Amino acid sequence: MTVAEETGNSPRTRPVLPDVIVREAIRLFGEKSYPVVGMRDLSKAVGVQPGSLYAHISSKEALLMLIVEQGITNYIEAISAAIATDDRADVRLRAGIRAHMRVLAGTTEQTKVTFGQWHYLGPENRSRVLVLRQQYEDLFLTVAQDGIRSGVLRPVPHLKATLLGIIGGLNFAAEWYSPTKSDSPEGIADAIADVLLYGLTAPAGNHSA
Amino acid sequence: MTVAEETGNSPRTRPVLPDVIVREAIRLFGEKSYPVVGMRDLSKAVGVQPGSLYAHISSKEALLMLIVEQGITNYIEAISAAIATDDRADVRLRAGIRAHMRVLAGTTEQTKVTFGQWHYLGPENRSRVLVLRQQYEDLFLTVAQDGIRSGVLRPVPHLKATLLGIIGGLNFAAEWYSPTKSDSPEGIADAIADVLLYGLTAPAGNHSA
DNA sequence: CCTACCGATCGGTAGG
DNA sequence: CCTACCGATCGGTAGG
Repeated sequence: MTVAEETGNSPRTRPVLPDVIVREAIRLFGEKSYPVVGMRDLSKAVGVQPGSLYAHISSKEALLMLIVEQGITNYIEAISAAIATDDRADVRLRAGIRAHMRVLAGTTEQTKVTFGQWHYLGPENRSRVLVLRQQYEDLFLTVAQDGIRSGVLRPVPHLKATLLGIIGGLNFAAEWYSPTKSDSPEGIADAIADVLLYGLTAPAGNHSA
Repeated sequence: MTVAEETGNSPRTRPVLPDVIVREAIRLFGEKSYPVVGMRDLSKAVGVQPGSLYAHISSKEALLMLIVEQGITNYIEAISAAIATDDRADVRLRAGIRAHMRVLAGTTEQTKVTFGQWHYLGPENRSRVLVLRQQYEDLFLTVAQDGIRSGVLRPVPHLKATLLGIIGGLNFAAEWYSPTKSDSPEGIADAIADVLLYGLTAPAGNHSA
């Protein structure tokens, strides 16, 4: 019994939001973006008349908000859990990156919407999302600062900018990641983590140029 | 004398596209995104009536195409020039990243539109942009491959994915870079290049944990 | 560059 | 969940 069903006999309760509406909205928003997807497109995908959608959602924006809020929460929960260990900071950073790529691989379309379309929200919803967004960024910032404090990572100038670059690079994977390829999320995550931790430079002394 | 003025007496020539239209379009698309900016918003910003815009542009999409095409060409030209040296690949990679951040700092709004809104173009324009986009990505790919071949850079698994991550990280700077801060584009570029080349790990032997 | 306007489509609602 | 419809706004055009 779901939460919504439990409260089914209280007055004016909106029925359970059918999965198919959220699923099709994620797919359409992810493919074509929020402003160009009309409620008529969504209703066709769901298989009901346009007006019928409003028995389940209060507005188009509320639907976007649901997707974005849940999308970023997925990341916060998975990364929080992955980095909450007693391991060294470099190990925790890698674990965070792995968790990130795992969520991304499992929710690629929702990730595009979450990180690329939150600015279509109105001021109130947008500011609520920015709080979550800050929590998400701080997860990586905290690990990096731990690593610098403990001496495992070197102090980098422009740490914030560097971390935003890393986060941008990770999220951009939503635009090109394809689960059909043999590249596992963990494999890609480890490749990225290796570059971040050890750099692209070859060990000294074996240049041919 | 501009190109358009030279051909001013040939039949059916469209007049010079006024700078103010392109400038305001970049600003509005960058701030609020292409689909939610109406031609009436643009006409208000320019200071003419909505219909008057069509004396200068053929369609809203043509205006977006102009911005995107010119935007990505800015990057291709600057990065091409920066990496066309006889230096070692790691030096050329850094030079490319510096050039990238320099263009980004000078055209932040246009960069947002260029890399974030090209998918609002129709199929024909979109495929032309994807060709340019590929050229742009290949600039970094070529330098990295040179570096690996010459032994300056180590062979990394998922090289393409890694480079796309780097590019994503660089472009994401358009969302947070603020020229008012004292961080120069070169300073940020060097910080990012240092992490990429040398990694975040501290030199061995000085952990406190 | 303006006035005046076109058909199409938008998010959303009333009433069943 | 449906039918029928609302006012508002969209990109773009005709004719000057």
